Amino acid sequence: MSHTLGIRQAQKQKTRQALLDAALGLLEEQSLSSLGLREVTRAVGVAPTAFYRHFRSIPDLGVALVEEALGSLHPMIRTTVTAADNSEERIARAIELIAGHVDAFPAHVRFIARERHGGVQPVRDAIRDQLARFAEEVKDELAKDRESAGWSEDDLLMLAHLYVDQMLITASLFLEAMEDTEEDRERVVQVASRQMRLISIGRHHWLD
Amino acid sequence: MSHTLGIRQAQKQKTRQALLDAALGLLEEQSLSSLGLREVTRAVGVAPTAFYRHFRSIPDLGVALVEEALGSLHPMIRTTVTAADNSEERIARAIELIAGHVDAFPAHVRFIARERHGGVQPVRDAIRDQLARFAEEVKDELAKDRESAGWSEDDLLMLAHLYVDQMLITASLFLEAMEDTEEDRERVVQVASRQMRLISIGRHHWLD
DNA sequence: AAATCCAGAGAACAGTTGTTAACTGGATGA
DNA sequence: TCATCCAGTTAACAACTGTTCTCTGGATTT
Repeated sequence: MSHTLGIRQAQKQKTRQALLDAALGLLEEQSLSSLGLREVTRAVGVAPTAFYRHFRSIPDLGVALVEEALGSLHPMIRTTVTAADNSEERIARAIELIAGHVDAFPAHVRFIARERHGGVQPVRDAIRDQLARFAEEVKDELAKDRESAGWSEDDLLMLAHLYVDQMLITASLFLEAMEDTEEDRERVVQVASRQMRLISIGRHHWLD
Repeated sequence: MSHTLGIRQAQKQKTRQALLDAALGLLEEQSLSSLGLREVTRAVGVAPTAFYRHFRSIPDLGVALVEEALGSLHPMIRTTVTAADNSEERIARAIELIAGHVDAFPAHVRFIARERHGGVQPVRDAIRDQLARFAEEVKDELAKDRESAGWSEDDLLMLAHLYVDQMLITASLFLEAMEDTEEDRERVVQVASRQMRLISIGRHHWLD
């Protein structure tokens, strides 16, 4: 299926990726709405006008970043929620997975947390759509669980959203704690685990 | 205690407030990190240099906005969490109160949601501190409840943070739904109520 | 009444921004 | 091989930015 790109297409994609990478780097200390097109091209080492060969505008680049940050995460979500062991182990595994992802892609996580409510509407919309997809997928996985017997579709979706939001909160906490001591990071793990556990307990007694 | 201000001090405070109001208005369509000092003074109708009589910089103004948006909210939080009726009524009351606050101060709510993870560190810090204060206060109120018997201090605080984050998520949902139909807004109420209920159920069975 | 203060105005600065148009030169396809 | 394409360049534009220094005139204090 994958067609080998010509020299020209390959070089173009390389520049495009460099623009995305540079933007992501610059966004560690500012918001997308203050990111300048010249700033990005300067960081890459390319002429300002070259930007237009790849993106219509900065918001357009932002939407591409959303896709890069969240698009490839869907399979990961599904397998994480699925894992059918006892729920205590499952929680620990999920937290660990979040921590690992934050460590591996801190800039991506920061970007999503920052721009989810940021000043650029097309980007907010793109993030909202991706998170809604996550929630749908989590809902589908939850539905397979025998503990979901008797649950309405609406209630499954509200629980799924609760889980998704909680994942984001946890990821953001890990991000803030990245420069902290191992002790502080362990506290984050503890708090996040207990919050997840409390939600799971609520889920278990929902139909009482 | 309150000393009547002289004409000069009064006029100065008026200009300062006008700067804060104008900034808050401009921030509905962008982030603080892209807000310009000249942009703000232009909106107020004063010379750019007048800005420096009130704030050292834009981040400084942002910190003042955090105080304005959250500083006066502490008593409200306490009384809301306190209300000692049955928990179903309490949840409905809390949701209603959040909805009312979002309707009354949408720009403040948007600002907090946007800048909590925004690109300006001093502002992020100020918001984090205020939310941590909220969590402490919620913890204190929860501790008074007989349902909290046997709870550790740490667990009370983690539950308080869960509640505070949930309030913010709910507020943000109401904000997004402001332009929507009454039906959509009602759906937000339903989902938020159920999420709060699920957390309360988890709380109730925490010590099992 | 006179001296002091100080919020705001005005002008000027060096740098920055997004966008346009016309170009170059190597990859591409006939 | 030769004509076409197109990613990236160069130059120029009007508009904008934060910050400095100097000045003004009404409120405040003595």
